[in-house]
Amino acid sequence: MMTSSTSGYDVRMPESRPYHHGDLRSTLLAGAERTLREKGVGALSLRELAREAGVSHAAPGRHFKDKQALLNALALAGYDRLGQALEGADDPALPLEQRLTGLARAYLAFAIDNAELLELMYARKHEPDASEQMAAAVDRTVGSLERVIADAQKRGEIVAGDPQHLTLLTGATLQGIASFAAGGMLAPGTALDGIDELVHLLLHGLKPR
Amino acid sequence: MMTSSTSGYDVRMPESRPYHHGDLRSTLLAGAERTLREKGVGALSLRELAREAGVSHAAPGRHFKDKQALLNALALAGYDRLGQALEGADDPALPLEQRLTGLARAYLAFAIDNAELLELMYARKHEPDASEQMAAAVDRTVGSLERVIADAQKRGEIVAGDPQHLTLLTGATLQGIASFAAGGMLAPGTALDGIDELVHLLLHGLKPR
DNA sequence: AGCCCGATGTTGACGACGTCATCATTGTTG
DNA sequence: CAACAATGATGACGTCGTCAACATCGGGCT
Repeated sequence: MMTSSTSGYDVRMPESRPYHHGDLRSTLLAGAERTLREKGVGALSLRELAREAGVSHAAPGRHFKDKQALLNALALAGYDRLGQALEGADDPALPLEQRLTGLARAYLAFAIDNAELLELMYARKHEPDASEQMAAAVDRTVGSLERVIADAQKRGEIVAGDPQHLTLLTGATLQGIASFAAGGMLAPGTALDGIDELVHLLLHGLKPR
Repeated sequence: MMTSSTSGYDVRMPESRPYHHGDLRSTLLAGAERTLREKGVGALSLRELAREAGVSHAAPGRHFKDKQALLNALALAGYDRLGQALEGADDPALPLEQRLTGLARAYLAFAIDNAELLELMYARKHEPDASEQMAAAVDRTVGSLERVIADAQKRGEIVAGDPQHLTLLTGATLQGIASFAAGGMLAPGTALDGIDELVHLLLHGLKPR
């Protein structure tokens, strides 16, 4: 461990680190996401994040007015990633059932390895300020599903009725499964394996035809 | 400090309250549930509960080794209440669709005015110790639903297949709707109003017959 | 250029919290 | 009645989020 500028043999001078971190905000978000995934939201501490980033305990306050503000930013980023995953998984060329299955699989996969993050996204904590962005993000996410439903309805592949109701039903089902899987009362593998059958049931109903 | 043993005329001595509270454990749980409902889980503090109960800040430690232990107890009590509500709402004499609707309505109602509590119940925090009781409670809860499904299947009113899969589907759907309603992205009234249609869709499927 | 200011980081403080060790007060049981 | 276990009280410790005051940077203005 060296010192100062070039080579330094002094043991205790950490790094002659520049006074300004350079990209603290992203570093904090990245660290937060790691901690979130590894130890859960309860173990998230601004001071600890600051430590990991090699910065003073109050520095995070420059980028996030609040702990909650950081959580909001985290959730927002989560929506972005989820949105990308969903859009990437949707192939409009496929027949309805396969299309839905693909979407479902993508959502479930995201939910399983971002369980804590997803919980944050759905937390009803967002004050009126951040709420707008959140609402927009949610809309964007739900949009993927709504598009599939609407398309199918136009082609007569799906029962008539308010498309929002139908979207709600399928969205809720997905969310429920994800919640179970994330909560551990359903093995992640099992959840993913059961997807095909689940979508099939959803489409054809529980009653025999 | 002084004040008397028996009557105490000193103005500032609150009450000469008995050294032992008498039923601190229940008092704490009750207070915790109130706080949970009114201000959310984040605002729950052992010290504050102790204050409300008129007891020293460390007294709760005698009844709950941990903050988590109190939360577990809270969740457990929640499962009891939910179980009662569900069993009370299930009328085996009704035809399938109505029976399911009744159950769904009861679950949704519980979820809506016990949103924070429900979140606690589903939290994946329960260490292996309390886990047993939790698992049992969950089983008891899911049981109500599973019974309906199994019954209907026996009568041929429902498609064949692993009853657990079917239970999972309907349970997940309910949980999803509840999650949406509790999260505020679905007006509580709307959620309850839409129940009938939702159950109908679930039974008959999204595809036209 | 040189100054100045806003953005960013540091330091120190404050109050609240959870938990623990130690001591005090009970009611109960042998 | 004496010892004991259960329950409460007190005080201490370390951690946390937040704030105010100060320090240091870089980029824009004249």
